[in-house]
Amino acid sequence: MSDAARDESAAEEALPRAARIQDVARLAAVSTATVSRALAHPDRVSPEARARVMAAIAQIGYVPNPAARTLRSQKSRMVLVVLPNLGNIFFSKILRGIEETLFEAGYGMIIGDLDGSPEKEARFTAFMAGGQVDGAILLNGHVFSEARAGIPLIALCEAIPEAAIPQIEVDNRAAAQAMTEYLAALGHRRIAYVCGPAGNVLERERLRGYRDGLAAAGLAFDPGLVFPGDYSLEAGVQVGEGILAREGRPGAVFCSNDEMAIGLMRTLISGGLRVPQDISVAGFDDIEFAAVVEPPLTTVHQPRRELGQAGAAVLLDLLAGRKAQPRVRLPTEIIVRASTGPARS
Amino acid sequence: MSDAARDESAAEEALPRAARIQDVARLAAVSTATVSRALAHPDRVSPEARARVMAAIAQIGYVPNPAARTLRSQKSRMVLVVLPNLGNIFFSKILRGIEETLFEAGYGMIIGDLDGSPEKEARFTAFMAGGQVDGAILLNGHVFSEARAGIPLIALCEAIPEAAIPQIEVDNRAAAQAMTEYLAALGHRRIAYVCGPAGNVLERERLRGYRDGLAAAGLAFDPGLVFPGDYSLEAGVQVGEGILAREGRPGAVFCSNDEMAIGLMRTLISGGLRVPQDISVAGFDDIEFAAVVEPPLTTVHQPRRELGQAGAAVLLDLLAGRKAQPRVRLPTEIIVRASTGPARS
DNA sequence: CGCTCTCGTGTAATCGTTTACATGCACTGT
DNA sequence: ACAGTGCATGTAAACGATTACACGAGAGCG
Repeated sequence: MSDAARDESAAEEALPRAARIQDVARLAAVSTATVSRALAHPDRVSPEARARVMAAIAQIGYVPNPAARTLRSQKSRMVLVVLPNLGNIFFSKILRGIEETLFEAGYGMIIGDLDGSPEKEARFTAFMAGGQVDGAILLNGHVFSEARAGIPLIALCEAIPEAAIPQIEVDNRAAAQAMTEYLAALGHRRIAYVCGPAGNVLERERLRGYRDGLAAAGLAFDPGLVFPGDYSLEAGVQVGEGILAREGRPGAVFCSNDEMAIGLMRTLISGGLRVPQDISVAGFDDIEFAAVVEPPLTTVHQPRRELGQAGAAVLLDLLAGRKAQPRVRLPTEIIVRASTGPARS
Repeated sequence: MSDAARDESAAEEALPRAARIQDVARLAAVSTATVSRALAHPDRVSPEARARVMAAIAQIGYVPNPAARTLRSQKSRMVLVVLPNLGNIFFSKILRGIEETLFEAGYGMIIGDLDGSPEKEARFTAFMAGGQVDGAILLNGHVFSEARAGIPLIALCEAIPEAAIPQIEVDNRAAAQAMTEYLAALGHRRIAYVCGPAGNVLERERLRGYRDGLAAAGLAFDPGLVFPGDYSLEAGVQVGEGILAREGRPGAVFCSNDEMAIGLMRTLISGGLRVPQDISVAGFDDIEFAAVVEPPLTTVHQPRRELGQAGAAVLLDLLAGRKAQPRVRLPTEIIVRASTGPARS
């Protein structure tokens, strides 16, 4: 074997050098303009020329260079999805909904995991400002760095009230109210609430809904029954320990997400309480595991995949220059499972 | 208010037109080459010039155009991550590990959710061939479309034995063997196994490990104790129903992932069996919820975030032209919780 | 027959960077 | 004093597509 044959990762046909539009044009005996048009506007090219171009493309395996295309047309056909924590399973189904809708429209998806880092914010802002993406979907509840990047943005799941961008979400307030009323209808008078992180918009809505629900059921709001949390399993565990330790425990606990509800339930059960006989527990989100913990968790179902699809659809409207709905609200549903039951008389 | 002032989305300073390197150069009174160098090779530019360039950049808010940069340098600083199902929570932590490692190295992440669609395969292949990404991480267990796209690839979590690309994973075989031996050590003689999808590489390894474990414990392999599954909760439920219905049930069941183990446990418990008193159940992966189901699940812990980090690190080696390890194996750990216990004498 | 219109095509400018090469200047060593 | 060296900088040629504009050939029409 000669030296020449050996280098360039053996047995490859000597540096194939990706085909360019020029190569296609030459092979099809047309100009590069015609090749470009055959791909972008097939109807503006004669059938014969189109056929020759397609054949040439297939023959040499031509793939258009996206960078060149983006540079010239100022459209990247990419969307940035910013989220606070990629490790949080709540987002996975939403991402899937986004991805499938974007894909159908010919868009790709870049993921930005914010992770609380300002450095990351800066880079994602640059993605937007630099034309790396044509639009962005924000799942993180705030517009960072005054990201008036000049590209369409939408807020998904967490509304951003101060930003004039489309909002896609469920009606958190109404859903929380409905769950609170449901617990009241079971006969519970002392309904506790476990919060998400303070200051969170979504959380404000849910807390408000909880208060609305109490009011609608003719119950007084008792600040002593509101526990701070942060959406983590551990927070649920801590609240559970608090409840076990105190006098006069609530008859029902409504947690503003499922993870906390699950952590709470486990702690209460370990502490000797029976759920729902001694205490009812409800969650919010309806993550996959809500159905398989013991007892299965009563919760508010959010249509996560559909939320993702709807968000992507609105962004696509914006990108296509169509008028987009400023606010989309998807319906929730209370899923009654076994973690809630009637109050003891 | 005049018409002219009203159009172009009110109150914006009349079409700011993103700043180009040319504008920076003019403002800093240097050439574009110097601006470019000030950013890419700060040490090759005099401190004074660098300071002027940086000031100019800050003043006009210049952000380099990634498309132009990619076109010229043939490097996109983007990596494609291909996975079989974005909705599967198993991947979220891995993605996070990948993202953070890539980010630190200045790379962005494009996600491709394969979803069993050949159309999607084709597009992702184009991403690679077109130079949209510099490298790819495959989580899907096969190299599609002869994706010898000419860019570095690595296989993460699911080895691709027929491809000569680096593999990063845990030692599935050894881990499955260890779990099987652990169950045998508890005194179980009839240890069942619930498979993943047939043909899956990862699954082949785990099944082999199960057989190794039986052999090491001096137990005979009984094909009647191997149940087909597909990694879904429902598959676990079905196997559970099968076990409840049959004569002579196994003393322990080892499921090749946690979801199936959880579905199985719930079904067995609903059917009146006690776990682990009547039957032990073990899983694989250690997803978040393994710890919070009732009883908490004994399982094989995979360091998912670290797997993501390691995979990204190997790919970065390749991208930097460094020699990469052809195979990285991260350690697993058997996490003993409450779903397994001694065999009844 | 000549005019206009439409259609398909080609020519070439352009998008915003990076970087090979050239230039000029200030040292250094003989 | 001069060649040699190295550094900071500028000039201009790529990178690979899209697309405005121009052009020629028919078609349609009075």
